[in-house]
Amino acid sequence: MATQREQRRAATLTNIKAVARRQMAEQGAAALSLRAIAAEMGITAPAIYRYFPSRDDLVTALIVDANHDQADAVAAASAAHPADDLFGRFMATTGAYRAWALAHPADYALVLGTPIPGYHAPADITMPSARPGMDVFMDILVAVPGLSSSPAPGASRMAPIPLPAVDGQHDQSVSPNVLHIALAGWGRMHGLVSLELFGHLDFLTDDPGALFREEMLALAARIGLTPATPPILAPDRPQDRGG
Amino acid sequence: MATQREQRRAATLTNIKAVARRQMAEQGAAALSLRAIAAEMGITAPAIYRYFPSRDDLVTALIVDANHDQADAVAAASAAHPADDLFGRFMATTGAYRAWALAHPADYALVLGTPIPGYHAPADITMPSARPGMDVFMDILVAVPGLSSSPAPGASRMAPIPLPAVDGQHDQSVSPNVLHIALAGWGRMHGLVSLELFGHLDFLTDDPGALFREEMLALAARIGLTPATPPILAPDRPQDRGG
DNA sequence: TGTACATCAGTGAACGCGCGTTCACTGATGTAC
DNA sequence: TGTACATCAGTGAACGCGCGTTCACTGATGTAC
Repeated sequence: MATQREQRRAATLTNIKAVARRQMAEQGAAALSLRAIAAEMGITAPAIYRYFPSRDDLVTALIVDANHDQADAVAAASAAHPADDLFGRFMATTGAYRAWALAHPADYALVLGTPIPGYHAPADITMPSARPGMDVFMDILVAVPGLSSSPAPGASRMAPIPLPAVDGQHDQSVSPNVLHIALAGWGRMHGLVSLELFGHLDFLTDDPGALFREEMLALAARIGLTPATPPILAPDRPQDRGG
Repeated sequence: MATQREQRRAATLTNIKAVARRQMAEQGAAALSLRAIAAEMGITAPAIYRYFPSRDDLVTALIVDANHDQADAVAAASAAHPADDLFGRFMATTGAYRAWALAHPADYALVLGTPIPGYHAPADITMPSARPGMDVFMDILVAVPGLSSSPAPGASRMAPIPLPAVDGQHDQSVSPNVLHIALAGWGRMHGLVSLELFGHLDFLTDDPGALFREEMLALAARIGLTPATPPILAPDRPQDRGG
C-alpha cells in the first residue's frame, strides 16, 4: 500500500503528462514547454525536474504513453470480434487506428509527425513501445490463410527480416508477404489519416471516413478477406470490389 | 533590363530563401529563424524585413516555392512519356513525387507535415499553389478510358464537388470516381513517403522504393492501367496483379 | 556631363519575451528508535 | 506514543540564450534636370 507521498507523486506525474498532452493538442507538439505546463498546474517550472530529468525525457514519456494508449485502443477493437472473424477484426482495428488518431491528433503527430527540432528519440525506448500496436495487426495478418506462404509482390527484393524481438513480447518472424501487406496497409492508413488530420482533405471530400474505409476494404479484398467469411472452406477467389 | 539595384535585390531574395531551405533541411521547418538565416548570409536580422514583412511571410513564400518546385518535377516526369502512354505517365509521376520528397525532405515536411507552431498558412495563397501539382495527376486520371463515367465505390456519400477554380488554371470539374482515386492515390503516396522520410520504415524494409512502386502498380491495375497498353481497343478487364 | 535630390538596402542598438536549467533554500511527510 | 532525524516536493532567484520586431541612422545606387 502506497504512502501518502507516493500517491501524490504518482498523481502529480500523471498530471504533468495530462497537462502536457492538453497543451500539445492546442499548440502542437513542437511548442511543448515545461514552463507553460508548470504555470497551468500552479507550480513552478523547476518542480518538474523532480519528475523528469529534462524536457526530452518528458517528450519520450509522452511518446511511449501515446504508443501504449493507441495499442490499447486497437487491441480492444480487435478483441470485440471473435478470433475467427478476421475480416471483422481487420476492419475494426484499422477503423480504431483512425479513430484514435482523430481523437488524439497531437499524440499522433508526436509519434509519426515531423520530428520536434532538437529532440532525438532514444530508439531503445520509443521503438519497443511501438511493438504492441503493430502486433495487433500482425496477429490478424498472420492468421489469414495462405498469406504467410504466398510470395510477396516484388519479393526478391524484400529481405525476410524477422521483426526485432522486444522483452517478453512476440518475437514472431514474419513472412515477406505479411510484412509487405502490413507496411502497405500502414502506409495507406497513415497517409489518409495524416492528410485528414492536417486539413489537406478539407475541400476535397466531405467524408474522409468513407474514403478511408474504402481503402481498407480494397486491402482486405486483396488478401482474401471479405465480409461473409466462409467457415474454413476452400477459399474462393474473392471478387474485386468494383472501381 | 533590370537596374543594378533590382538585380541585387532579386539575388538577395533568392538567397534568403535558399539559405532558409538549407537550414530547414538541417534543423527542421519548425526551427526556422530569421536571425540564423541573416547570420549565415553575413547580414543583420532586420535587413530581412526589406524582403519579407514578417517571418510568416517568408514561410508562406517557402511553401509556395516548394509546391511549384514539386509540380515542375512531377510535370517533367509526366511529359517524358507520350500522352497516350497513361501507364508510363502514371508510374513516372508517382515515382517523381516520391523522388522529389526524398530530395527535399524539409520542403515536403513544410507543406504536408505537422504545422509549425504559431504559423497559420493563408489559404488563399498556399492552396492555389498546390493546384498545378494536383493537376498533373488529375490530367492523367481524367484521360483514363471509362474512369470518369464509372461510379465511385461508396459514391453515394462522395459529394461531386468540382475542384475549386484558381486563376487561369484548369477549373475542370472532376467525377466522384476520379476524385476518389486521386485522393486514395495521394494517401498511399503520402503515407509511404512520410513514413520513409521520418525513418519509420528503417528497420522494417530495406527497399522502401520497391514497396512504394508495388502500391502504385496495384493502384494502376485497379483503374485499368497496365504496362502494355492496348492502343484504343476494347478495354479487357485487366487481370489482378497477384497478392 | 554634372549637380541636387530621392530611393532604399543594410546597420546597430534596443525592446520584451519565453525558454531550459542550476542552485541554495524551506517546510511538510515519512522513518527509526 | 513521542522524539530526532532523513527524505524529498516544491520555491524563488538567477543564469545565459535566442527569438521576432522597431527604430533612427548611414551610405550607396538611381533619377531628374
